[in-house]
Amino acid sequence: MELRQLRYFMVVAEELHFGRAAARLHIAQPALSQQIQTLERALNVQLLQRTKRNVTLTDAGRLFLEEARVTLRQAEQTAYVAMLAGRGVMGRLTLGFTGTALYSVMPTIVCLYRDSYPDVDITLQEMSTEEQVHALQSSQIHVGLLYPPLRDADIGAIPLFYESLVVVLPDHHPLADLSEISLAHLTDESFVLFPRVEGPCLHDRIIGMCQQVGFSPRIAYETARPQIMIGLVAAGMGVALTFESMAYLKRPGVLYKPLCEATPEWAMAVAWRQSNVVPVVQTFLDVVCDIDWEQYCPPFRTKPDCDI
Amino acid sequence: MELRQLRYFMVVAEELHFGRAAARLHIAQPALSQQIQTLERALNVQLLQRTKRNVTLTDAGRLFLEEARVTLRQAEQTAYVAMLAGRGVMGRLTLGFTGTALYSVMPTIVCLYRDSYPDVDITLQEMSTEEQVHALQSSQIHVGLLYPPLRDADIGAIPLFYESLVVVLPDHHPLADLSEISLAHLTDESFVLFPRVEGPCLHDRIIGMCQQVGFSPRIAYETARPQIMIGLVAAGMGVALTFESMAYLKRPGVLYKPLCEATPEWAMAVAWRQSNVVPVVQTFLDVVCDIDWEQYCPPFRTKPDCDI
DNA sequence: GCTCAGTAATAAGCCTATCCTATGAGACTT
DNA sequence: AAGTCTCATAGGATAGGCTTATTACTGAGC
Repeated sequence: MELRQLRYFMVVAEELHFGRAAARLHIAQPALSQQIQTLERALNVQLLQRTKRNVTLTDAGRLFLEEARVTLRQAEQTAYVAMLAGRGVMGRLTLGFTGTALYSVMPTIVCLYRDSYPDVDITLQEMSTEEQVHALQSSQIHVGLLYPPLRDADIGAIPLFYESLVVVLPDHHPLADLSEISLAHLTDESFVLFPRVEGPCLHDRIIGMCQQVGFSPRIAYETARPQIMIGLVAAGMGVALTFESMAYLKRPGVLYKPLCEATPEWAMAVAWRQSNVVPVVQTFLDVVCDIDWEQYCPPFRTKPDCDI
Repeated sequence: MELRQLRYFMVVAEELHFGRAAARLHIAQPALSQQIQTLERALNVQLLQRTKRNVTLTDAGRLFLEEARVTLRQAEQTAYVAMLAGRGVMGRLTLGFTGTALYSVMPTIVCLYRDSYPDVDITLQEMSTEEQVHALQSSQIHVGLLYPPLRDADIGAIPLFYESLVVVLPDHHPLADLSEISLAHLTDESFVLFPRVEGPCLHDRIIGMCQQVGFSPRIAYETARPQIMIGLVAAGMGVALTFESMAYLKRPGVLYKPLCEATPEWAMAVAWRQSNVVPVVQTFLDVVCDIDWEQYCPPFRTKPDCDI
């Protein structure tokens, strides 16, 4: 049994006339007769009652017709789903994002994407930049929201906006009253920082800045999870340096202070594996690139800007 | 898109290996590669990601696979339904029956048939014998339960059991106390009888019997519906002659009395159109012929029997 | 580093299934 | 009785599907 035969049968059942049915199918009448006969032989059931004068459905034919209609509709659906998925309009997208992205671009991006492609299921996974790079390489995620630079040439990245570093203090800290803080104030503090492997470049810049003002930071704790960082600060384990996006997480017991010094302007980017641009990735990138960040609070700066 | 391609794709998706899949399908590997390519081209979607070393499903392929499975299952169902219908195990059976059959064999037959073929829907329709003959000829019913003889050679009939005539009296009738009634008692009665056209043969036999005992019955009302007959008797419109099966309808206000005279022994039969023995008809006749009437009360007599 | 095994795609030829045209056969109409 | 309508059959052309042989590339092992 083949779909062609079902399609043919359906038309014959509608027309109850081989000639007209054949015309509708753009084939000759004998070809149609043959196909129906083949179908009947394959099923070992008589579907049509032919007299020399007219054609009627048998009881079996009537039941078969109903089922055949369902089958053909389902087959259409099958093709349709493939088409949608092939165009990235349907399917599943797995998105990695840093803890800071959760407080900046991630919600906006996900909302807009879901608006445009409601039939794509999105799986969200918080991961550090380093973890995202691995997950991209092993196709565990389709796209990531992370902090370049990336050392893998196969991973493409488009910067979304730039942000500065802020100092995170417990609210009973002696410096809590200052509106901005100089690195020099932090000489004797314990630091909570992300591990160097998570971003050697930025890590080295930070250490370098400290040494410029004359001290080597004492790192009491390392974590790639900004939420944990904030928690450790709240618990009095030290002060932290993190991206300003985190300031949107208003946790009682901690304060965010800008630095007096010009700090590194670091970009958050959307990243993907260039050798794996499946349709959902393409549509996702389309949506992300289309976003006009100006219109979204908070002030995402699309260009580096040194006077925070 | 054809079912073959879905079948092939399903196996490839399971094996993720063209060679093994081809072996399972008993075709050569290139043929399989071709079919999958044709499918992908037809859908304009990449379903499989091939490297030179291995094969994986794309996102579109995964979704397509799920839908394809449903489609193939539905196609199987389609073929299965046709098979069942072709064997008379499924479908619809339309059964005509006389008002008297409702009180004799019809319920038994219908119950047993439904037990054997639960997937056949049964449509029941009370009709007189004459109506059933027309309905059989025009294929409005598949089979009928009626009283032969039939004048149409295309209609086959198998007698089921024989029954006598009984007299139906209103309960306040002067003859109500007799245990059996002679036709001679009814000389001056008004009669409720079935119309001659409904069974000329039996009708003539009844009139003949009356004339033998010396009167010509005065027919006050004619109806082919036994229930109406009984109703008219209850209303005092006259006395009726009907088949003894009707005695199972215990209507207040009427009494059934056997006749002293030997009455015609008349058969109830199952009838069908011989040029239209579709599968459900065959299975129905099989069931009816298999019934052992002895074991069912009331005492259906399978042979004529003249001492009522 | 080279060879070999493994795997999918491609090429070329064959064969069957599908389609076509022409024709036949039975039924209803005029 | 001839004509028309309709489905089935016959025979030939064609396309699609299958086969074998081969190619192209990858990864593993020596």
